[in-house]
Amino acid sequence: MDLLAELRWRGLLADCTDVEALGQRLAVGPITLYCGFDPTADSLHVGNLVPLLLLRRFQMAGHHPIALAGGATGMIGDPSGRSSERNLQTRGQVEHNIAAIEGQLSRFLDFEAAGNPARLVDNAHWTAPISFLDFLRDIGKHFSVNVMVAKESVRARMEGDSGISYTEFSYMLLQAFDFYHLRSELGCELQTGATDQWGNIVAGIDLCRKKLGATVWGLTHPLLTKSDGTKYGKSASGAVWLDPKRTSPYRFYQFFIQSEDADVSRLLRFLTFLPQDQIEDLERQQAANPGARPAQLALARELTRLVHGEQACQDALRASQILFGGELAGVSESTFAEIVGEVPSRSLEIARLDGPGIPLADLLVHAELSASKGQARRDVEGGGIYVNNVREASLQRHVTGVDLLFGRHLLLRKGKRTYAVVTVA
RNA sequence: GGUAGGAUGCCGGAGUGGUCUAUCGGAGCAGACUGUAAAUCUGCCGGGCUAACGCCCUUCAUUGGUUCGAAUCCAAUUCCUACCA
Repeated sequence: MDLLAELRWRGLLADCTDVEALGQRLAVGPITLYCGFDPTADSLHVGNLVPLLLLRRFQMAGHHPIALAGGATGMIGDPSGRSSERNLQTRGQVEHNIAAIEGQLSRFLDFEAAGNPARLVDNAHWTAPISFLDFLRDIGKHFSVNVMVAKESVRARMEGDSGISYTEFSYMLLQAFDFYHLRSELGCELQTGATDQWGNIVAGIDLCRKKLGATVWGLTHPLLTKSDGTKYGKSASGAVWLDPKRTSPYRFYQFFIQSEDADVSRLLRFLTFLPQDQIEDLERQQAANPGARPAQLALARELTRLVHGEQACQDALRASQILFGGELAGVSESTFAEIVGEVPSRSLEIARLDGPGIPLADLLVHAELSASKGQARRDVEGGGIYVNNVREASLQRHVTGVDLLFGRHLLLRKGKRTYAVVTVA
């Protein structure tokens, strides 16, 4: 199966400027392609994984991937898919974010590959030095405002209430300039991105044709959404980040374990490198025995390993087995210690357990499992609170030194799956 | 600039002098059923105190006023929407 056929099977092929011609070009030999990543935060999140892994898929098929960090475009803000104007980030923010994101990008591509090492570029390097006058004369002259205004990203904003600033209106010129630059300097012939990037990609293709007479291609993949159409990658506590400091490997693993049946097949195809026969086999197992969740387990394991490495994946897996295995009795201290690093932890002065101890509601607030004391009371009365995996439905319950596991830990749980550890100090 | 209408809890959206922390829907949290899923049903859903009945505080854009009493009436201010210039 060739690469485009595989992408089609995975559902990753949303649109292409000319699939047939691109297919023929790919058959001739390796191609250089690029995809850009905006520095909107100092970490990528699971949504960024689809375009990033797409670059990797091309690399594995022998092509030359370029990951572009948007140091210049990040200063402006992409209006695509947004209903209102962005707040400009400060120069310092962008630089901080770029540095962080470059580090993450470099982990998913192979920069040592013998024939086709990946490259990492920052468009600030070629955009920043150009003067405004030169840019308008050399690049702006090739753009028709009539055409720009007709683009979905611009039109939506012009028809909406909030309008669009000249700054954001210009965004597509910068991205088009990137494609032109990469085509002329590095021979890049293909740009990939999510469907919302279509307008920006086409703008770059047009510029390459007008200035270089070159034929280049654009390829988009669908946005990752859930079966109910909502955006994917948001958990209750916000986005699921790739940075372990923002989203711990345990939480990352848990996020995927909790995938709905209706989504899991698509997620396996979009986010893993598992081959077709393996994925189809998992789908059969899932259909035959959904309760065992073979697909969710495989998905969570693959992704946690990919993003956080084998060791962190094993730790998250083991912690999950302990926490969701039921019995806490018989767990050794060293095994329990592994949970402590994975689950949100708080420390507590040991003196607070003296005498009558600390009221359960206070402890829940301290552990940040409940938002307020009133909420903590309701949580307890609702029967959703467990201390060391034993349900506690009484507000009179006070926690004392007797409750400590191994003399120093308390395992608190709200509902089926929200855990916190409190360690005395 | 003129005229008219509007601003309510996380979101949407009722409420036009007391019975309003404020109907209802959504989101969220918890319980039941399950499979750490979905769907469904149930409870909670501003904060604090209490074992509990209950009590106190803070909210209906902002500020001031009328009134025994205001989300509801009046005035000013800010912002939004529509129509007219």
